Amino acid sequence: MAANILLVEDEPAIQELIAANLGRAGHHVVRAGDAETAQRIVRDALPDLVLLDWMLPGMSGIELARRLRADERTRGIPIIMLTARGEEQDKVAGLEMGADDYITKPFSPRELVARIKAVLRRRAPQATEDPVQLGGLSLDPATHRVNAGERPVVLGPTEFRLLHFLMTHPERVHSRAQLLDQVWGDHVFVEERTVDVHVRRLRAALEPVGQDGLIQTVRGSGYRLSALPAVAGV
Amino acid sequence: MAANILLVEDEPAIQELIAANLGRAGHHVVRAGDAETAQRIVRDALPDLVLLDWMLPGMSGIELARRLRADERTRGIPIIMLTARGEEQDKVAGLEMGADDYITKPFSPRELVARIKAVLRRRAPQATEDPVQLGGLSLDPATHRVNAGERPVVLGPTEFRLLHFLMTHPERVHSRAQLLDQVWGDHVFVEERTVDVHVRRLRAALEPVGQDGLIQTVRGSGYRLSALPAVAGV
DNA sequence: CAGGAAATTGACGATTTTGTGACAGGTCAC
DNA sequence: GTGACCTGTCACAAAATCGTCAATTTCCTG
Repeated sequence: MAANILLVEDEPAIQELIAANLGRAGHHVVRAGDAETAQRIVRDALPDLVLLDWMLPGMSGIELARRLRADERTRGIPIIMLTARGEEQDKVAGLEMGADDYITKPFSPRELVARIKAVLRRRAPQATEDPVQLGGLSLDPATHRVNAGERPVVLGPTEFRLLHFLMTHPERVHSRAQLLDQVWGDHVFVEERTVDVHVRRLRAALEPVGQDGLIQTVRGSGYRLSALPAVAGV
Repeated sequence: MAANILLVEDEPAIQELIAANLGRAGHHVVRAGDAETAQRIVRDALPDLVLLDWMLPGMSGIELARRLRADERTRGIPIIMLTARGEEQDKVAGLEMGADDYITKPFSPRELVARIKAVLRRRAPQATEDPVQLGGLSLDPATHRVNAGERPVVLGPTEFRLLHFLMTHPERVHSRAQLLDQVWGDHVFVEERTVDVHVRRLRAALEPVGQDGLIQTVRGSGYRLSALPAVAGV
C-alpha cells in the first residue's frame, strides 16, 4: 500500500529520519519545514496523508489542520499528528480538530508505519469525481454543479456533498451517524440533528425544480435517496 | 450517545477509575478481569465497544482480539486497546490485528471519552444486512423496503424488525417472550400482549397485498411465519 | 354444548421522532 | 470593515408510532 505522504516537521534530523523510514516502507514522501509551505503543497499535490508536527515555527500545526479541514478539497485527507510527550492538552484539541490519529514522540518506525497503514485502511473510499446522474438530477463534482434537467440547482457546500453522497449511494438507508461520517468526516463532532437540518435545506432546494420526494425519511433509521416513490400511492 | 462498553482490565484500581469516568459520560459499563470472562460476556451481551487492556493474566488481550475478529457475530465490535508505555511491540501487533484505536496509559478521561466517541461514530454499518426472500415477500434491510411482488408494503419500525426476524427464522414457533427478546431487546419491559398487537398490525399490512395467512398463530405457544398452509388436514 | 382460557380487534393517550423557523457565530470576498 | 453567505443548535410544532386496555371473538376441554 504505497502512498503519497506529506511530512511537516521543522527539525531536519527528525525529518530525515522519518522520511527515510517511510521511504523504506514504500511510501513516497514530500517534506515541508513549516505550515505555510505545507499548505501550499497540500493544495498543489493533494497527498494521501499528512504527517503533521504539532509544534512548528510560525503557523502552528493545529492551525494548519484547521485550515485543511475547512477547505472543501483537502477536507478528506487524513492527518496524523506528531506530539511531544506531555502535550496532552493538544492531543484532545487535535482529535477534536479533526486529526485522525496521533503519535507521541519518541516513536518507533514500525509503529509509525503501522499507524499510517491503519489510517489509510479505514479511510472511507473516496467518492469518484465522475458526474452522477439519477432520476431527473445530474451532479458534476468537477464543475460543482447540479442540474434538474435544464434548470440549475444552487446548493451550499455541505448540501452539495450530502447530495453527492446520496446520489452515489442511492436506495440504501443511511443513519444520521453514517451520514455524519461520510459527509462531514468521521472526525467532526456534530449533533446528529444537524443532518436533519441539512436534509431539509436540500429538500427545499430540490423542491422548486420538481425533485421533491427524492430524499425520503425512514423513520427510526435515517434517510434514503430513491427514484422510486416512498410508498405506492393509494 | 450512550453505549454499552465492556471494560477488560485486571487491575481493580484502574478498572474502577475508568468505569467511573465512562459512567459519568453516560455509558453503561460492564467489567471483566480476564480475557476468558470477557469473551463470554461479549458473546452474551454483544457490547457496542470493547476497551481492552493488552496485558492480562491468562489469555492475552491480543489473543482475545484475534478471537473476537474471527467470530462472525463479534467481528464488527470496535476494540480500543489500552497499553502501557513501552509495549510498542504490542501496539503494532494490535493495530494489525484489527484494533480500531489504542490509548497509551496514562491517559486523561477527556481523551478516553473523545476516542470512544470517535470510534463509535465511524463504526461500519452492520455486515449481515442481506436481503431476505420468502414466499411472495422480499425484505431488504439495506434499503429498508418490503415488497410483495411489485407492490410495496409499508411498515412501522417495530413491525419491520418483527417481520425481519420472522423471515430470518421461519417455520419455527416463537413464544411471545422470545419475540420480545429478539425484536424488542431483552432489556425492555413490555407486556406480552403487545406482541399480539404488533402481529395484528403486521397482518393488516400484509393482507392487502395478498400475503395473509403468512403469520400463523400457534395457540398456547406463540407465532410462526410459514409459507406452508397453517393446517394440513381439513 | 357450555365454560373458560387464549387471541383478535379497535380505540386512545403517551412517547418518540422528525420537520421547521429562527438565530448567533464564523468565513470570505470586496 | 462590512455585508452576503454558511453552519450548527435550539425550541417548538407536527406527525408517526407505541404500549395498554377492555371488549369481542375464537377455540379447546370436558
